[in-house]
Amino acid sequence: MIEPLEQLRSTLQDHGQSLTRPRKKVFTTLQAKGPLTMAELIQASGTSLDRASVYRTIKLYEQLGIVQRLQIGWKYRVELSNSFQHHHHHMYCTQCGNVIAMPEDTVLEERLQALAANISFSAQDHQIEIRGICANCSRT
Amino acid sequence: MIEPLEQLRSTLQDHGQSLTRPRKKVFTTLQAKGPLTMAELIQASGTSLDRASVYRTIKLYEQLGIVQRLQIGWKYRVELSNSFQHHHHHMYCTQCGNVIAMPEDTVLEERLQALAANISFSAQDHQIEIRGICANCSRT
DNA sequence: AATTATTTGCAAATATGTCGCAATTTGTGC
DNA sequence: GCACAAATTGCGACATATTTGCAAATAATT
Ligand SMILES: [Mn+2]
Ligand SMILES: [Mn+2]
Ligand SMILES: [Zn+2]
Ligand SMILES: [Zn+2]
Repeated sequence: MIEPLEQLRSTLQDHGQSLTRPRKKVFTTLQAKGPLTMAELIQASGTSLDRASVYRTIKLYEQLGIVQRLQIGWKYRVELSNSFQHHHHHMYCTQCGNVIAMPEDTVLEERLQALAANISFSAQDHQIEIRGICANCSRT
Repeated sequence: MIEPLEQLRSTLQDHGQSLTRPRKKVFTTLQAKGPLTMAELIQASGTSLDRASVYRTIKLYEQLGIVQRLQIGWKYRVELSNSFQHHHHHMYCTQCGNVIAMPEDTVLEERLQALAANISFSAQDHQIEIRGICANCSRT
């Protein structure tokens, strides 16, 4: 396996983009803290980074498939995409706000493929969110 | 089957809310035009409705389970909930922006239930979005 | 180290969402 | 249909989130 930062660099390079200090920072922050809202990401990036740069970086990253947006609860969040972590989906506890990653499930994945294929839709990507109450919270 | 507008009225009534002109308008717009972003919904509601009223209506509708939010592409959209149309999910064409509703699939739905049950997560609701290129667009 | 193209930070512009309050509309009972 | 009380709207003012232009700083290349 390649160093994540090297993979980032080469992905950027392949698209004529350079790996800058702000871009590195956003990447490592996402790496360390999982799915974050923009506000959290901006906050976590520290005072050294400007809001605008974070937005610009995320926009670029999304275009290059480095990150993906998820709808979790009310706001969207950003996390590293499948090139940087295992494909997975989320359960969101509407009580405590916890986000639980669920492991990849072959049955589920194949079924989605099939449904798309049925209508000649060329599926590239998908997202699943299950909302409810986590085990912890339901134990009253 | 009940008239949708009657169902709307009684849902509102059950919660001590009245069916007003703006609320009727938002409902029929959603009925006619499917999943819309807030901007589209406000626009489609015409000059007669104020932005704030549309937001207030959607907030209320969401609390009463009349509409639901979906993450589709970049922004969220609003559509009538399962009480007013069959449970379904969406494929989003990243080329033309088309949103295709896919019919309910029992295998898929049951698998999601099972995955949640496995970790004692009490699932209430879920969302699936498949992104890719629609048949129309891929025909070049 | 110098050169040049890219990218950043800042400040200002838009876009999106919320709130208080007076004026209007709704549901209800005559 | 009309009068009344309660609920709701539209408006303007805020608050927050996201985008943009541009001069200054940084990165890749030689
Ligand atoms: Mn995740
Ligand atoms: Mn739909
Ligand atoms: Zn919980
Ligand atoms: Zn298409």
